[in-house]
Amino acid sequence: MKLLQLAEDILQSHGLRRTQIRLEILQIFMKQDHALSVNDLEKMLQASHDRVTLYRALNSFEENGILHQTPDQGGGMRYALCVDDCSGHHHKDEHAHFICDSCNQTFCLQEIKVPDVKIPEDYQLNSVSYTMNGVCKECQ
Amino acid sequence: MKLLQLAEDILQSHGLRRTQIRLEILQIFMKQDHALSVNDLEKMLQASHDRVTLYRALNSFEENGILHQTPDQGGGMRYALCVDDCSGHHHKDEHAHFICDSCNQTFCLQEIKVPDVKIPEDYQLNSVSYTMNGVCKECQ
DNA sequence: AAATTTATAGCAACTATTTTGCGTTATTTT
DNA sequence: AAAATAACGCAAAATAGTTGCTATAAATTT
Repeated sequence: MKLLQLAEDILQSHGLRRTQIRLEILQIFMKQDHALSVNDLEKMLQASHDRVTLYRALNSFEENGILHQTPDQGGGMRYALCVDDCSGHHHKDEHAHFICDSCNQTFCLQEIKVPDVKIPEDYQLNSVSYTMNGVCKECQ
Repeated sequence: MKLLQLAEDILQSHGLRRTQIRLEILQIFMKQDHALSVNDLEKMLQASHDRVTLYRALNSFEENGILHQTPDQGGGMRYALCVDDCSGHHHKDEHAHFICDSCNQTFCLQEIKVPDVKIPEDYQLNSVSYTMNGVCKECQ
């Protein structure tokens, strides 16, 4: 199946316009098995676009439940496609992330669900994130 | 027991100099049950010090296994005292963190250990982090 | 198909965060 | 007390992300 077609479908189903950069961004994410930083993306994009446009596209995708964010160890953010459709800011990406200390990539471990823990009564829980650090297969 | 005495001991045992700001920083952390951002710290410090000094002190503490860092949801960093002595960058703070979406504070839930999950064979695991978001008791 | 509407791109400028270089000051060592 | 050196503090720069505004290009309507 064609990535372009999929990208177009995603945009349309969320009422977002079919622009060049957005199609490109989505296709890049679809080819990726790990989360990307804004810098990664900037390098991977064909034409050079304004950083602002990139930020706005990512935020829009995040708000529409297309991408989810996950903080990396350096105080930055990484983005990756949501598996199922997440609605707005209520993301269901409750899978673990793995950050390689060597290549610094963030991998989404879809098959690993975030385990539950008992939290104190007086805390109200909204979401959880589980991040592992180590060395990925490529970097061994 | 005196916090000042404890702070002095920490510095001395790591071969760090006993300076005013470092003693202050350590004492602040000892009185806290949650992780602090650089901004939090800056507000809490008695005299106003250069941000650079603060950053350097924190980095030094981190490298010496006195403090550990944990990323917050906004792409920033929070610092908290290590429970046991961690050696250099090999931190053992494998407890969960709770970030309040309302007051934005990060709490160290020392009593909640990070649960183990099975990771794929080909990944080499070094550390794990478990972060929860929600509303803390004060903000309910 | 042309006109209208509206979301998005792109530029400039700004804020916030963190780092680096370097001369000065203060702590520790001799 | 003098020497050695770790840490401070200022200036400046690198990095990250945001906001306001205008221009442009999709989508919608006529």
